[in-house]
Amino acid sequence: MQSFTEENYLKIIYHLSELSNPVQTNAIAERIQTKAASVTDMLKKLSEKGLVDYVKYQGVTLTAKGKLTAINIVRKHRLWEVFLTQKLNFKWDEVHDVAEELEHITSDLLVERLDEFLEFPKVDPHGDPIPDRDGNFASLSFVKLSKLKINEGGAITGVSEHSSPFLKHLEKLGLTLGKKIVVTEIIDFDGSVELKVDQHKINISREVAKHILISK
Amino acid sequence: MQSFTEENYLKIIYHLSELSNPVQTNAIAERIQTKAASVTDMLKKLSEKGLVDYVKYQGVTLTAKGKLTAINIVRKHRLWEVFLTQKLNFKWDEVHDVAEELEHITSDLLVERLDEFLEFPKVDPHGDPIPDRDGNFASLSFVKLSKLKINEGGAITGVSEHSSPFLKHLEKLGLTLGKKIVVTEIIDFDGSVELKVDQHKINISREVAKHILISK
DNA sequence: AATAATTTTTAGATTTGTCTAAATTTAAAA
DNA sequence: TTTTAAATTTAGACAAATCTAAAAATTATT
Repeated sequence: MQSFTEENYLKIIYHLSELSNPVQTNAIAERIQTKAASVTDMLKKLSEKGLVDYVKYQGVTLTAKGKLTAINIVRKHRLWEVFLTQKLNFKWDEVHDVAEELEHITSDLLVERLDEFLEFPKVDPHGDPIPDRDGNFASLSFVKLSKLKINEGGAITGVSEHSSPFLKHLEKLGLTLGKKIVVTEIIDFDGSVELKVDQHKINISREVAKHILISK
Repeated sequence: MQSFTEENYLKIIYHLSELSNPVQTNAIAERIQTKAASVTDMLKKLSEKGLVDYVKYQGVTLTAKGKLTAINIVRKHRLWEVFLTQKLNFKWDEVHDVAEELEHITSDLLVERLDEFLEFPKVDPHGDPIPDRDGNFASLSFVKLSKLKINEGGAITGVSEHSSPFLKHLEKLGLTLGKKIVVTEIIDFDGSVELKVDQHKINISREVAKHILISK
């Protein structure tokens, strides 16, 4: 059994290792809002528990056991996000903080029943895949909107940025999950993208385009 | 903002003060699975925060502020219990431990939306009243089954014991919330009670009868 | 390759909630 | 009312998770 805090470390390490492996102390410290010294202490502890492989000054990797734990937390987080949006009418920019608490509730029965109640969703409200009980993800293929060429298009299937300001911005532009878009122009000057949604054209910055995921 | 632990103390003090006021240190220690010395420490802390009135050696009472906090936790606990039974098919003896964790999730929006989703339930799966947002309880009138005389009866509206073995026992006997019963005999020898439920007669011990609440 | 800059770790202190053992207060019994 | 028993509190220690400041290791730069 892990503590609330240990679970958070594992989850952060899991997410960060998708960007770079092994994960560095400072990267964790930044994400978890703490100091590097505290991270070092915790890494030693997690290492002793066999949840991570940690080499001084070199960084940290999840062991199989640690990865399974982390994925289980991600599973719970995403299931709760689905619950909040689909059943309690939360907006997609309101779910993160609450799910951050709910993900630590420890009851296998609860998770399985919730999954069933939600009819076994495959993705969360941001399009992120929900791992099954054994930790397997449905593999989703997508490209960043910023990689599309003129006249290419597809459906919005996810976002790679979960902050409330970003999501509210997309909402206002009508760029929600499932919406179909086509790129109509790419502005040389700033790389911003013009696209067609719902029969009308809008313009989004390159920065925004980078965080929208499209499947064809 | 209170910690998980502080919230638990307030909740326990709230429940115990329905039995005796002020609440004694040892009573709290027993319920919270800790030592009297630890309780003393926490009472001092809660007192400094203005959540309880604490007099050395005399016991403790909730302040208005403390009571409001406690009732809010009770509200959340009971709403989650309703959710678990009505939406996720938990049995009434399975909900307590999970609700014990869920009650500490801090989101007012979540609580209000959950309340709405459940269509503003007035009682939890054990018949305990659910306070509204302002801490007001619907007043329910009931008598212990053990106080009924022969030929008196009514509907089961609650239980005053929430342990899993007790609830499973009632389940097996068909004594669930809402069931109508009539007392047909009271055995002099051991005070056990014979009653009619669903057209057939069963016998329950006095101890069990004491914990079943009836409204006429 | 030597020096500078960055990253990471160690050492020692702090906070929260807990504990044991001893001391104190209150309540009960003789 | 004195003695005994029970309940409660104090004192000092401990574990978890964090922090600051200083030391050590790594990486980058000249």
